Amino acid sequence: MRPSDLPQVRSLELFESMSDSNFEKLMQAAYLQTFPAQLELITEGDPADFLYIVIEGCVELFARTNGRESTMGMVRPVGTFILAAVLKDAVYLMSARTCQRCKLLMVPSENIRDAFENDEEFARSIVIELASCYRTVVKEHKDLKLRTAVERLANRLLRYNDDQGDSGTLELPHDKRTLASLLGMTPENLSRAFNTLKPYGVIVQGNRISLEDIASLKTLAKPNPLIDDHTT
Amino acid sequence: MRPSDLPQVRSLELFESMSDSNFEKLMQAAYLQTFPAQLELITEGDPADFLYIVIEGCVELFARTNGRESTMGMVRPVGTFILAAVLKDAVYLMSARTCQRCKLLMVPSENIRDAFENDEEFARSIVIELASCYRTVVKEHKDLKLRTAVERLANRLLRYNDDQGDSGTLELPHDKRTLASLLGMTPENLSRAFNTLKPYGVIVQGNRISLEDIASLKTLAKPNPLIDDHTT
DNA sequence: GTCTGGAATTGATCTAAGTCAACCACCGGC
DNA sequence: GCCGGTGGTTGACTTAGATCAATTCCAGAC
Repeated sequence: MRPSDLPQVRSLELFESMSDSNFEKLMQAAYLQTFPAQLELITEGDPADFLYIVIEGCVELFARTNGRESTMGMVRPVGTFILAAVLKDAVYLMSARTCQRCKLLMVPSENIRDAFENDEEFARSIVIELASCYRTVVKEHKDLKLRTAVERLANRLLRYNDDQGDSGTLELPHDKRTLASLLGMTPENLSRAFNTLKPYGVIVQGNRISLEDIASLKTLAKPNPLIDDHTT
Repeated sequence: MRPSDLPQVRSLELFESMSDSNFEKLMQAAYLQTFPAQLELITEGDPADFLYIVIEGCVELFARTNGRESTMGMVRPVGTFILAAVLKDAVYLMSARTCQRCKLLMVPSENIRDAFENDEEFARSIVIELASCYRTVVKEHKDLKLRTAVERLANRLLRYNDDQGDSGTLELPHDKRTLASLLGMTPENLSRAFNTLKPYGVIVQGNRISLEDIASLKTLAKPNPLIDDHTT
């Protein structure tokens, strides 16, 4: 892999406090590869051979059953995916495909598990990362079980707005069909949900959204840090 | 705590490969307490002071927001809950209440984190346990996003049947209102879902269910190990 | 045994969301 | 410029599931 990419990977919380020699060993075993858009990287049910780290681009995690399909999450730089399967030496529960041309670092599962045994700091980081992933899914599960589609959208917009500097305008990070699936609804229904939010000051222009009346949007959304705050 | 309870806790996968001295230290810091039914043990948003281990009885994990409430999971002996919050030293994401009179072991968070630092085997067990919890929620999330209410019920019945020895008859482990909430539906709708399953050989008598035609039930349920198999 | 209160069921109705189909608008290729 | 395709929107309709209200069914208290 190119040396210029290393610092970025090193700065990942997961590797930050790892010893230099162990990090180097791990990276020597890793592959850096570029993939075209719309390529299915892994398929649920396959054994977990690699831990993936997104260096550039964007990866969609999705699940299929019985003909239906749903987006489970989006991973952007610098994020990892499928850590749990790697640690358990189990099969993937989700499939992944590239949304754009992507640069990905692939670390063989075995080396991750080795490093876990031999590097106490790395072990600690892994636990924190795993616990964070767990809490993220629990939040998503609560979101889906306790809220209507319109509420989920409203809270998502508030979150994107926060993430993007709380300026009152935001850009949707994925196209609307993906957002719809992520929120557990159809594209048509997402479109209608945006209309429902118009009286609450939500102006849509393509993938640029402005929130003209955040206060009233919040009375509808009733954001809850135990669902919407993805930093804790 | 009573010495007679110790072996049971020790046999938990989480503690199994821990060193004797570390296990003893951990148990000395722990409290064994009995709680009456319907007691709210923890409330989401509170700081995670203890890791809980169910020794006897049954605990319901649930979440609330904006007046609504949903059952997120049930924990039976010998299971733990809220491991992720303890490890991250964060607030609980879920509330918990006893369903029956319960005997619970409470281990202070701090001691768990200490043990994690000092016992490599324990650290490994924690990662496996956490990864398992993570995968369980992902499966539940897929279940909810990709299936209808009737399908969720059908698959749940097949799973209970498997868990209980694949005899073709099974007992619902919780009352129907709880099952309904767990499956993400109302009690009324659960009742109707049972009726929908009658033509597929599902006979309901109180909380005893018999599956008279598992083959046809399976054609409807289309069970998927990547959702329904909770052993991997 | 009878009474009583919670759980479960049933029926009627309503609502959120999915489906199907038509249409629009934008972009890239030619 | 025009064409064709993709993503998004809109409208009409259907459906799954929620809600509300009325019973029914127990299990436990007495």
